[in-house]
Amino acid sequence: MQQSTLKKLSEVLGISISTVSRALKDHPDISENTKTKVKELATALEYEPNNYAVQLRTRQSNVLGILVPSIDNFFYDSFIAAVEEDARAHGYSVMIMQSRDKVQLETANLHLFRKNMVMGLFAAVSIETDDMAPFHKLEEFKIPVVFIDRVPEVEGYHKVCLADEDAARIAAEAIIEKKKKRVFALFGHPHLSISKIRHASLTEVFEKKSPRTKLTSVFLEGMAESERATLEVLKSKSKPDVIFCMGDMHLIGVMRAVHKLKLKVPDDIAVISISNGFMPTLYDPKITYVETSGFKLGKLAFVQMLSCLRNDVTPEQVMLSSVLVEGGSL
Amino acid sequence: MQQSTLKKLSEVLGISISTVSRALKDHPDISENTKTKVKELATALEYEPNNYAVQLRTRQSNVLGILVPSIDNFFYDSFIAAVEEDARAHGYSVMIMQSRDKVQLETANLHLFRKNMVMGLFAAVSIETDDMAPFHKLEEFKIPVVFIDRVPEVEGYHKVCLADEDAARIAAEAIIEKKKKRVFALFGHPHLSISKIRHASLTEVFEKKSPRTKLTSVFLEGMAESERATLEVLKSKSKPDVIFCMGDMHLIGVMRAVHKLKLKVPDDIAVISISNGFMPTLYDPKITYVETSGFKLGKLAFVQMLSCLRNDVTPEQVMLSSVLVEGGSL
DNA sequence: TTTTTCACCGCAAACGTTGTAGATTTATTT
DNA sequence: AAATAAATCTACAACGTTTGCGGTGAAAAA
Repeated sequence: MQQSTLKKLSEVLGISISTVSRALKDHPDISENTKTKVKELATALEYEPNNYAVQLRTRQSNVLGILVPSIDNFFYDSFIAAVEEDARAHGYSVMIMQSRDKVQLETANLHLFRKNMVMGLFAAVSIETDDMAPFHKLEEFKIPVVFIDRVPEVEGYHKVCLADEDAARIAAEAIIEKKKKRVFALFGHPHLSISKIRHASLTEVFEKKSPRTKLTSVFLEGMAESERATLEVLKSKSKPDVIFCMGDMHLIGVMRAVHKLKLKVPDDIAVISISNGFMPTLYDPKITYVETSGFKLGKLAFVQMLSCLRNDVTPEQVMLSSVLVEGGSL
Repeated sequence: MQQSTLKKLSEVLGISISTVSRALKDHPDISENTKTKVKELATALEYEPNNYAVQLRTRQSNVLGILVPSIDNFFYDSFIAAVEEDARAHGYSVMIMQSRDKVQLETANLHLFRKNMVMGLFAAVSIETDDMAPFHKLEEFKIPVVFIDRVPEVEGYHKVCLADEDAARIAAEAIIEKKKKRVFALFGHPHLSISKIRHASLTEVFEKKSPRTKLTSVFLEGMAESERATLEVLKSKSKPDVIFCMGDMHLIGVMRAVHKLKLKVPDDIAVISISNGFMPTLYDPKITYVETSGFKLGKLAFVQMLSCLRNDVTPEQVMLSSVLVEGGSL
C-alpha cells in the first residue's frame, strides 16, 4: 500500500502539484470549483501530508519535548499526561525522554531533542545537573525551554514550578496549629533547589512562629533511605511527634517504618506530606498533605510554552499555588 | 545559530556533498585521508544529520509508537520506561499516545502514528475496542503492531502478554492452600480478554480443585467502584473470607473499604492481588500478590518488536510468566 | 607504450512539500 | 477593439539527504 502524495492527486486530476497543495489549504488563488474537486479526491485517496517533507520544507516540526528524571513517577506521569493532552489538542506531538537523574543521559537526550528539532522543551533538571550549558545550546537554536518542578536556581530561565515556599509554609503552619513540638522532616537531594527552598521555608516558619519547636531535617532520596532514617529516629529517645515528608517517596518510606513499629497514626506519631494527592489516600487514616498537582502543573506549563512559542513577553516564573488537604494523620 | 549541513561541510573542505555524506558513513569508496578530515570537521562544526531529510529520503523514521490507555498508570508507565530505555539503546525514538479508553481517540491516534510513519507500534487496546480495522490499516502500510497486555482475543496478531491464566491459577491455588472458602473476586471490564481469561481461570481452578469454595465475581472498573462493591459485600451476611483483586486499582478500592470497616488483614479478611508489585508493599501487612511486571513486559515486547522489524519468523504470542510474592495478607 | 584495473570522487536525481514568480485565461475598462 | 486588471493556475527552485552511475587519475598489467 502506497502513500498518497500531492503528485498522485495532481496526476489524477490533471492539474499541477502546486494547485493541489494550495487547494487543500484554501488558498484564495484557487477557484471553489477545483478546491472541492481536490478535496474530494484527497479524502477518497486518504491523502495525508508527509510530515517529514513538510518539516524539511517549513522547518516546523510541531513536536514538543519533555525531559523528566523518570516516567514511572507519580508526579511526572500526571504532568506528562496533562501536557500530552493539551499538546495534542493544539496540533503538537510530544517526545518524552528520561534523564534517570544522570547528567550524562540528560545531555545526550538534549542532543536528541535538538536533532529532532523539537519546537520547545519542558525540562525538569536531574539531580546531578550543574552546568546549564547544554540547555543554553538549545536556546541558541531558538528552542524555548520551560523548566518545570525542578528548576535551575539562577535567573534567566522560564520556570513553572510549585509554590515550594508556600507549600512548606502551609505544612509548617498546620503542624504548629496542632501544637506539635518535635518535628522530623525529610527532604530530597540537597542539590535540588526544590529541596533547599522547602527546607528553608519550613525552618523559617518555625523559627518565626514557634521558636521552641525542635526541627530535625534530613536530606535523602528514595523510600528505602527514608524508611531507614525514620526507623532510626523513631527508636531514638528524642522521638518526634510529627514527621514531615517532602514527597511521596519519603512518605512511603516513613509509613513503612511506622507500620513496622506498629505505631498508630496520628496518636503515636503524626504525619504530613507534600504530595500529588494519590499516595496519601492509600493509608488509613488518610495522610494530611499539601497538594502539588502534576496535572495542574502540566496545564500551567503548557500555556507558558505556548506564549514562549508565540514570542510573547512572558513572566519568567509562574507558580502553582498549593492547598492543604486534611486527611486525619495530623 | 544555523544548523550544520552536508553542504556546509563540503564547501569548507572543497569537496562534494556526496563525498562528505559517504565519508561520514565509512563508505569504502572514500579514502582514509578524506574520511578523517571530514569527520574532524563534522565534530568541530557539530554536524548532525537532519532527521527529517533523512527520513524523507530513506523512508525510515526510526520512531516506535506506544499506545496505551493512559500514561499515569502503574503498570503502563513502567512498561513505557522499559521500552523507552531499550528503544533509545537501539537508536529508536518513541512516540507515546494515550487512548484514554476511548475508541475514537484510539483511532485518531493510530492515524497520527501512521502519519508520522512509526516503524512499529506497541498497543494495548482500549476497553471500547471492537473493530480491529484501524489496526489492520497500519499493517497495510507495513507497520508491525505488537499488542501488549490488553490484547485482541482473536488470532493473527502479535501478542505479548502476561500469563493471565497462570497468574489467576497461582492466586487460586494460594487461596485454596490457605483453606479459604468464601472468595470475593474483582475483575476489570468484562469486555477485555484479560478480565475474561483471569476470571475463567480462577473459576476453573476452584471448580476442579476445591468445588466447595464459594466464588463471587464482579466485573468493574476503578477504585471507587471497587470500594463500593467491597463495602457492600463485607457488610452482607455472606461475608467473604478472602478478596481477590485483578489489579492495583481494585486493590486500592478494596483496602479503602477494609480500612473503613476497621477490619484486620489477614485475620478478619484475607487479600490477594495481581499486581505490578509496588502497591502491595504500601500496606501493612504487605499484600500477597502475583507479580506481573510492566517493566519485564516492556523488555519482552521490545525483543518481539525487533524480530518483527527484522521480518523474522516469530511466535505469534509470547507470555510473561508470573510468580507469587508472599506479603502477609493471606 | 598502450591497455586494464582500481581507488577515489562528483553529478544528478530523487523523497514530498511549500513559496515565489511568472504564465495563462477571463473579465473589465477605455 | 485594444489595453488593463483580475482570477486562476503552473513552473521551478528550494529544504538536506542518500545513492546509482559515471568520471578521473594513477598504478599495474600487457
